[in-house]
Amino acid sequence: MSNKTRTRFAPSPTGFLHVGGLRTALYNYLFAKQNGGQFILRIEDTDRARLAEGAEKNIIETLRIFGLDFDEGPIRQSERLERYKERTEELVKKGTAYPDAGAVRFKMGKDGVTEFTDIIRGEIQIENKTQEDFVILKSDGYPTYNLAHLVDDHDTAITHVIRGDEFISSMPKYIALHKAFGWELPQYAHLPLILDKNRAKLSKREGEVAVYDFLDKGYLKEAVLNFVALLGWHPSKSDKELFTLEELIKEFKLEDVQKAGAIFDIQKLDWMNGEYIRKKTPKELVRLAMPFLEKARLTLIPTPPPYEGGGERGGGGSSFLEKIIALEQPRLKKLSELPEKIDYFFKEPEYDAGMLKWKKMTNNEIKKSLETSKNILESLKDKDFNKENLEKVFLEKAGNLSAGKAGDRGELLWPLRAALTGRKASPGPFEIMEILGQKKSITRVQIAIDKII
RNA sequence: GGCCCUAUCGUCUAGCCUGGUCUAGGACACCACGCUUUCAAUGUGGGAACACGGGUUCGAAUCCCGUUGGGGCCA
Repeated sequence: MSNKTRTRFAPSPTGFLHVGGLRTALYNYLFAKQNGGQFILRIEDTDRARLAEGAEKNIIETLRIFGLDFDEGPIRQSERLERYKERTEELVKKGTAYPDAGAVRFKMGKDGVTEFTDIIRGEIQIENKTQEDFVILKSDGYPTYNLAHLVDDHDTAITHVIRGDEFISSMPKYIALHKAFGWELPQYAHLPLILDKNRAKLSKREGEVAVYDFLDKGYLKEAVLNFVALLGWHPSKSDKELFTLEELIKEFKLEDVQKAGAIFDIQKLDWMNGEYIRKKTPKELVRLAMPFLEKARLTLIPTPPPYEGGGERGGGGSSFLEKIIALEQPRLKKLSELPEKIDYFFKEPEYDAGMLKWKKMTNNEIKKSLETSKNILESLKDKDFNKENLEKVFLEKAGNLSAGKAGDRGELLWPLRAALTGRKASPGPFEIMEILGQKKSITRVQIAIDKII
């Protein structure tokens, strides 16, 4: 096959890569890969006033994180100025461009209609009288987007131009330019924009749009990529929503891309992130969560694993963390939420005595409940201190207390759980106690008892 | 203002090309119930949309025209 598919992602290095850019890159990547072609990165750095330091590095790093590996590039336009100059001279010689106040303009024919086919939108017609002669080479010697992107696409043999739909109205310019050079037109696919909650173009002002920020806030890269893929695309023959990159390569269809703009709905990303968090093993999660725990300084607190005293499993600091994280795994939407959810494992909880109250219990009843718990805990042998056994013993006791009325287990379990965690919501007391260990569990129950006047 | 793109639940969307199977399907979110000491996870159920007006047709979410709304580009 001589006509290999070649696509490109061509951002301007004016800031961090944002979600719209990530999606454009992703679609280009998917289309190239599913056709056995190449994906090329080009840096459009001809607008020197808007260049941002570190932007190119961030773009490349972000693509790498998401696994969107490019086969060629980065090709920098700033390193190809000679080439644009040559092409401009060619047009001047041919008489389709002319100098104008230090710049060079392309002569737009004003008659007739430009027609082209867009892979996503079908036939589009634009009257040529809507166009004006336009600058292709600026007085500073740099080309405009109009010229540069097209020369590059030609030179790198791009077969499919997949980009945002803000370029549709300029298509007559690009087509006229191709004709002037005598070049063949690539295929075009114009993507709908991603909009914010107010239906406006997603802007950096709104915050939360730099891909980097999402990672920073505890979203998993798989979730972000999956979510972004679904903004404007959906498999036509199934309701599947969770995709790996490999699956996307197989199932993505450029023709199925939506024509209307999509609003970025963070609630769905939150859900999807939870789905991906639940797919991880506790070990992987510990690794992923470590930066967030370190930021909260939770790992620095020297809390020994409770089973360390037991001997052979001592020093299992990471498995201590794994156990804790496994508890929160089904409850977690973002990794950044983790530290505040598990801090009671690392320091004594702070709470008011009122927290210990289940429904309409009196202080006396709470105290009795906690003393019952404490007695049970003290009576247990070290080897029996695991969640299965704890659950068995406590539920038996609860059954006796409430004369068989299972619904009132709360009288025993709520004060216990509150004493252990100091909070309204948490995992169950048995799992927590297993991790905390017998000694610490008893201490916390005692502290709770002392809080009651 | 001119031109271009676009229009199905609050949001992402299936269906539209090849009109009837659509009393419009799924997902997120929301609500209720089940499980449950709490919060989650999970299961079941519920409310929720074809922008509007004209055509064409026996029949339109689906085709055509217009209006309106939204967005983009240029000025």
